[in-house]
Amino acid sequence: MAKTAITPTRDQDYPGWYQQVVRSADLAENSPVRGCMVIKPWGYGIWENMQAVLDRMFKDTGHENAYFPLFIPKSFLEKEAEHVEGFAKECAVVTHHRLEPGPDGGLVPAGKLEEPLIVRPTSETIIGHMFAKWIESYRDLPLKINQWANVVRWEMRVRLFLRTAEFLWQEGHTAHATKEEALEETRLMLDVYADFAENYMAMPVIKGEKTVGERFPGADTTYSIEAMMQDRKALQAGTSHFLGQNFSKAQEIKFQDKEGNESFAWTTSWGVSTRLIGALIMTHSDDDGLVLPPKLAPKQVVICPVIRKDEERDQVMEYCKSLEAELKAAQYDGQQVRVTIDARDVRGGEKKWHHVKRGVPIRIEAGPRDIESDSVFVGRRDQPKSSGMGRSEFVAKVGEILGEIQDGLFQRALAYREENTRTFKSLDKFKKYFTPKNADKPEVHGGFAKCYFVDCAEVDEMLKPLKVTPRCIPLDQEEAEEGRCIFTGKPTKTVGVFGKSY
RNA sequence: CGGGGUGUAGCGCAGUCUGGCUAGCGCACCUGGUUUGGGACCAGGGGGUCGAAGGUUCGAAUCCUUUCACCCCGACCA
Repeated sequence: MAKTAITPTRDQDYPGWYQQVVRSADLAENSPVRGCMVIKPWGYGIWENMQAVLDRMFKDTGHENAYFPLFIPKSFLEKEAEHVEGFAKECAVVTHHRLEPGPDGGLVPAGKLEEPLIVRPTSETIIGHMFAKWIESYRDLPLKINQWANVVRWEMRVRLFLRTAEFLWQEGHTAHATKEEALEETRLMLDVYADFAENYMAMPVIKGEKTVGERFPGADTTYSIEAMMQDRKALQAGTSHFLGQNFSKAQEIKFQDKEGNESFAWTTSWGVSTRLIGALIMTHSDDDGLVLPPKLAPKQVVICPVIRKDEERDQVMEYCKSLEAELKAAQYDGQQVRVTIDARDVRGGEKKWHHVKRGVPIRIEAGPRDIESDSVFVGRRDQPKSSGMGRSEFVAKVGEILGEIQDGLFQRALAYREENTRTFKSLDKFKKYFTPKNADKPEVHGGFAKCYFVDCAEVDEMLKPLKVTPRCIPLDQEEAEEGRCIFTGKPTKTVGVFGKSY
């Protein structure tokens, strides 16, 4: 058996593999507080790159950043009935504002708050409250705000990046004069997310509408992008909600229209989180560790000097430094290439695997022999073999190679999803598809299933024993042909994507 | 929160059933040497409240009780 850098492998134990990748790539660690994570520099670097791209996209579509507080008065959360129901169970509550020495030498909470504060699980209520103050006339609309923040949801089951008690995200909140405009905004931001997922994360996604049962609490319509992970489970990677007038009515976000009539604004909200890093890991990484799409990699090229004797040191370092400078002058994705020299005094093989595990797209090794032939030794993270290349040729081509890697990752992920997506006309076959071959390893199952269905509680009930959920109703329905719901037999035009999910 | 599992050095583990020399192994780390286009080799070395607390015992990593954390499955969820 070939030696892999990560044990267990994906086939042996997928969740175990995921944890090891996160650890081996130095992305994050658990914190002393259950459910919280420490994001380490390499992991945070990915997040910073995601932020930079998304932030630009938000601004390009007319949004402005602002910041709203971490604490929300309990009474705010109580205003929107469905919203409360959805989030109440997982809210962290602050009840005191002071610590005093206790009888046993420790500290005990003192100074009880008059009204408990909720640590935001999301900010619709506090932002809505402010919107109500800011919006008076149609001239104040649309109001399009985004905030980068942390939120807390006290989850029962946590997993680094995929579900943590505290996570980082962005939440966009907008208010509009008309329903049409708000709907358009909801769809536009979904498109932004899909664009980001596919063209930056190299992760193919299905854009769709959520079924009634999967909707955001308080929304009229929820859209999402859904991606397939390598264990063929679905991961919801971003959501965009059309909130109708639910929140504006609950919070009195009113404005005067041109005719002088008072009406409620139409609002939206949309978000992506550090969960995207989990998505990235599970879309591309292999049994040797993390694989990063070049556009989001904190470092795109690492140069490893090969120094055998001390006398060679200066010459080799000189060669590497000038190469670094040339690469920094090169462009990829409209920016200078992100390159670093790893001059640590560790053995070459070890150094190589360090960068393999962290998913650096291109590794360069440069030693006396390369200097002699004015070349470099190039290893690509998406290919097993390394090869030599002329130095100037490499410098000229570095952007192109990064582009090839980026595209290759997307194509590979897309092919994987297509291979594992099937259309079903019979319920028996659908059930068989989702029945694990091995009861001890229930995570090994079919993939995505497409079929006609009717969005109703009856279908949800039928799916429960299979542990399958409707992921979304894809927006690009091939044809609106009439079909039959494979669960109920009723006529329908709706096609859904089904799968097991994170 | 329910069921199952695991906590022993930074990482991966053995030892626990059947209590008994100074708690071990591999990798990593430090020192010296030999190596050098590859996850090296030899020698020496550092590092442990055996998850935590309490109990049983002459004696506890090992038995009992409680508790915490992590993992898997379920319910819930970005």
